Amino acid sequence: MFFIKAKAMNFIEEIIEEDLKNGKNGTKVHTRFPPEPNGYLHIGHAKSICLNFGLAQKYNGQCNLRLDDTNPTKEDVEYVDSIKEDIQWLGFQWAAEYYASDYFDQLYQWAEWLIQNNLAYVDDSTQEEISLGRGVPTKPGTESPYRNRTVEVNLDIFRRMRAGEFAEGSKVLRAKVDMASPNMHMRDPILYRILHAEHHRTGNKWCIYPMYDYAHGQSDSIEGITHSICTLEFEVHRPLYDWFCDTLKIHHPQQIEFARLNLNYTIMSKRKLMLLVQEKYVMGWDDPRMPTISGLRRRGYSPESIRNFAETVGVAKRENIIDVNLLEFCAREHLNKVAQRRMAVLDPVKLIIDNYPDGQVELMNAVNNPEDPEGGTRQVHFAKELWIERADFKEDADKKFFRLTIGGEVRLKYAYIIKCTHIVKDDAGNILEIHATYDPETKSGMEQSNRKVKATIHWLSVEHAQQAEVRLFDKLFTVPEPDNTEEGKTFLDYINPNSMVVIDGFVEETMSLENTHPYYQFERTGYFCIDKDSTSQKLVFNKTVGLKS
RNA sequence: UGACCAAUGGUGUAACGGUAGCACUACAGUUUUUGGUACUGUCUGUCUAGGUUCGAAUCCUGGUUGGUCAACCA
Repeated sequence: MFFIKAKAMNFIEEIIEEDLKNGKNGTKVHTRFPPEPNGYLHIGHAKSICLNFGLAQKYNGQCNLRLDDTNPTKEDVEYVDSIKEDIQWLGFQWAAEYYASDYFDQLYQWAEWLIQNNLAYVDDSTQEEISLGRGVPTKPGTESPYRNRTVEVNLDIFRRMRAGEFAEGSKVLRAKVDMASPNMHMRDPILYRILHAEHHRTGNKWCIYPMYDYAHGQSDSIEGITHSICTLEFEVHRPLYDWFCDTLKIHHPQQIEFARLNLNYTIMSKRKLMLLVQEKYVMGWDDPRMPTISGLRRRGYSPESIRNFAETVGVAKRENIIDVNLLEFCAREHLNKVAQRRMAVLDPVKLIIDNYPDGQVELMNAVNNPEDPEGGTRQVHFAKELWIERADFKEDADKKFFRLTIGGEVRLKYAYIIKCTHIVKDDAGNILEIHATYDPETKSGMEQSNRKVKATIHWLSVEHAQQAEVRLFDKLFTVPEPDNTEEGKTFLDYINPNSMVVIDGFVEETMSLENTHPYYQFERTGYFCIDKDSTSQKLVFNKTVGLKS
């Protein structure tokens, strides 16, 4: 008999369990993930996705995907497609796929109802006048001169707005709430604005489009959402969310706010990420340096590791900046279990085993994954001339260095124990060749091979190794908080010029486009994956994350 | 000079009036044919001042600090 300590609940789970206990929504838990299709999803969205879909799973409920497409000037189907792909890649499936635009008719009916009940009016004020009239947070606003138009006039003008009689920006529909409210969002919020823009789903049916506050809560309501989870900045919108549900007397989901994810050494603003793409600071939304889900995917992160990350960071209401180390830890933790081991030499120097017979070639057995007993083995060619990492040899080694040095021994993994005899340099002092002798009795598997050797290094046969492009990534920004800029600078001033280093290295010859695995570990180096830029002529690898050192 | 929200090691997150725990980071050590993994250990924390209470990270009040709000964005 043993006890498992229950994992602590986050505050949203506590709310849900309390609601379940009180039968607030029966036994139902229904969430939604409501992105605006105006950019690609990032790791912050991943947290929200895991939260919303995870909650639905945990409580046997459902989670909808709802694309919040109320602003046709910013939204595009490209983004819709990428959002759906990213969510599914993360491992989640929505119960239903909806669009805020599905509700435009219903929203319009409610708007007319509000007008008829003297709770909404058409305002002809200019944008500036409206802004001025709203006042400032510390001072109440003033009522619009158009606030007391009759129901009949309002209805007539609103219908003509819909019919397309008026120019963009000339009129808006506002709710009649409270111009003196300490909450700016309650000072007669705008419900509809005129936008003569084609919508990616409704085409030219509409020229008036609802604002977020008017559309979001009602969309939740229509879908029967029980818990509407959003980020902290919407906290001040909640009274308005509640006002619409109460005023319209419709199902009233509970809005709950949590702190969005922030990661150090990167940015999370969609607008800024878009800028990086448009100004070509990166190769695209899916550049492996981007914090986007597609970027992380291309970088070689597994969905498991991202889900685990989202679970590990927790859910709370306090502002936070997560150390990117935690993300990398989650990547290693999962990749260690699943990645196929391969030998790759990224900074090669030639090792010649002088007493190894010319022309002899042996096939050495190498295990594919020591963490996976079922992982099997493969064979790697061994010969007299090998590539090893330049960093694995040191001419004047201190006590801390226990790899190859003149007169020293080292094990070639899966092969022999060798002893370095001498090196050959060019005139500039660069090492050209490292010479060694091997002990034939120490081949892996032989009794002598069990001898204690200080270090084991990886290698590749010069004759058999295949050249490959390897892209080494580092942080995109040089400072922990690129958004927290000093006077006169922008986040662009902190871009790391060395965030991508492209090198040519050698990998095992059996690796090919036809024979791939999603995750590799280059022994002793790090985790890598094959990039989409690979051709049958040349493989391209992305470094996901290095091994801990 | 408003309203709302928050405050626990370096970073996150628990403790629901009764032993401040967990993860990451950092640093040590054991094991190891990856300087990986695994395992063990160490360092470091309740913003502040009062109050309530036998007892406060937790409840109350003031302060401080941080965040959000003044798009016809979401």
